[in-house]
Amino acid sequence: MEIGPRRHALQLFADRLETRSPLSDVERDAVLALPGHPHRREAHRDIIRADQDVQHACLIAEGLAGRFAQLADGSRQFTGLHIPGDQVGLDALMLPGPAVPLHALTGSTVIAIPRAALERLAADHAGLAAAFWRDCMADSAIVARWLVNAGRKNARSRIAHLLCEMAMRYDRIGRMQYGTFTFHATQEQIADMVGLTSVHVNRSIRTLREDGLIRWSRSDVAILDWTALAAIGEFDTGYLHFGSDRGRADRTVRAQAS
Amino acid sequence: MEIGPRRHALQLFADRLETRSPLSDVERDAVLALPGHPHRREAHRDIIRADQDVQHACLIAEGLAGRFAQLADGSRQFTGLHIPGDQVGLDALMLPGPAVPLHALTGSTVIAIPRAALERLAADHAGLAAAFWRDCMADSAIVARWLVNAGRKNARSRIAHLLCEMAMRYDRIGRMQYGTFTFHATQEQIADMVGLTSVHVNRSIRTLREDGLIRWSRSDVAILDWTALAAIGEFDTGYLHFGSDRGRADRTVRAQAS
DNA sequence: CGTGCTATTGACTGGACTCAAAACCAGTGG
DNA sequence: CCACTGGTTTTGAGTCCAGTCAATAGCACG
Repeated sequence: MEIGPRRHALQLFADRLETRSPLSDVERDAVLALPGHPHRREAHRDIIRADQDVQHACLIAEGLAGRFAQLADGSRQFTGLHIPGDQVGLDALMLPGPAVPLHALTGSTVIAIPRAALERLAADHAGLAAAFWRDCMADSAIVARWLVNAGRKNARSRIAHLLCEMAMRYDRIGRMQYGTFTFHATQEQIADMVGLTSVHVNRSIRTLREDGLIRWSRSDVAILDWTALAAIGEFDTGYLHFGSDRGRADRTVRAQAS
Repeated sequence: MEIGPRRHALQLFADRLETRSPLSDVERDAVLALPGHPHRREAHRDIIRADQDVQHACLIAEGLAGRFAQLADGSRQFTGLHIPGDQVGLDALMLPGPAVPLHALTGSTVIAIPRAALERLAADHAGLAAAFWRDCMADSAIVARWLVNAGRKNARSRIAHLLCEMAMRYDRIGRMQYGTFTFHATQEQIADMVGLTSVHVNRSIRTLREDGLIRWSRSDVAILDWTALAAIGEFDTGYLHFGSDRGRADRTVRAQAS
């Protein structure tokens, strides 16, 4: 049976919450009943601009979006990536203020969910308030890790870490198969994630490829040697706060090895 | 009348919460009644180690502490600084797991507050749950800004931004006078905040001093030209989510100018 | 007046950036 | 079917900001 993008995205969101916060049936149903209209954004378009006054969160239904900051010289730094099931803007429930701009790295569908509806959910269900809070903290833990990468690691390591992280996150939503996941990001965009230039990103990826750690054709990233890649990136799954990450990672590795 | 360090720190914490979240009298009293024992840590000692199993948050009563990550090669990156009144570890209420290590940059007094007591407060008072959540998000906004700094700014700009941020934060707790605040951090530690080496931090600070933007003797930092320093650091107070930052910043500038 | 830490400075190196050209690739339309 | 187009990737050559190594100076403390 066909279900709409809103329903589908809300299920992904509920799943995401439940990986870290157990929800009662009532709470889960309340999440699934959230209102919201789907919007389509083409690649390389902003979903939320800095000057905008947004009164809604953006639930990613499809595609890849990134929060970012823009500097005076035009350079850009992504401060977070969001894949299907991610709710962007829960933080604004607690910190209304200037919106954090959001960019569609590839063609994306987002569901605009009124902030008021989320606030009501948090007010009515203590379990959901906790789940939202926890979700925010999980995102926050990722930002902290990105800071460590940008501040103290070299190019190869930063990219290795990014790939490990995204592999785990795509795996969690069932989008990793046989050690491969689809990552629709240009090298220019990747540069803005890890704090490098696209040229240097290109060279660094090449070395990873030449060392037999990854394969990367078109938008498909295959992780050929998870252990080595994780070692180079000093990737430790703990900060993602998935349940039994180790199990998943192992499965991933075995899948591609077989 | 003399009051203990616990009481004093709890008042600072309550003040901090109230700058962003209005609290009822009951809620404020509940915060002030939190249990906890003071601990003293000398400079350059870890308050929380990575392998440690902590069941408490650390309320900074006095001094300067920093959360950090350590890499395989021994290099370190601070992911947050904490000054008196900051409650370190509220995030762990929602994300129990491996502790984030905490370092005493200078001699510090922290109050160890049992996590269970904080959990009870959040469970019993929806207003406090929101205040804690909001407090977490405020910290998180700072981390995101640090990421932008480390990822996309040059040395001078990173340091200028850090100084602006800390000036605002010290001002909020009443520790900025006549454009001067005390910042007990070595250049080595500053390097680990902004993702540089201590040598380069030294050189960059020198240029700021030579340009007449700051004075820095011992641990006392004087901001001589706030506008210029903020411009170099591309510092925009919004992310700190203080009430009327602009007013404070202006006061600061006027104070030092007179 | 040592001792140890921190700040400062110099000389040199190197990883990442810049500029620029070429190759690749997916559409698109003639 | 193929030339054309615009975006992206790849590669090369040269530069520069920040890192490294190392020595000196300054300062607090005993």
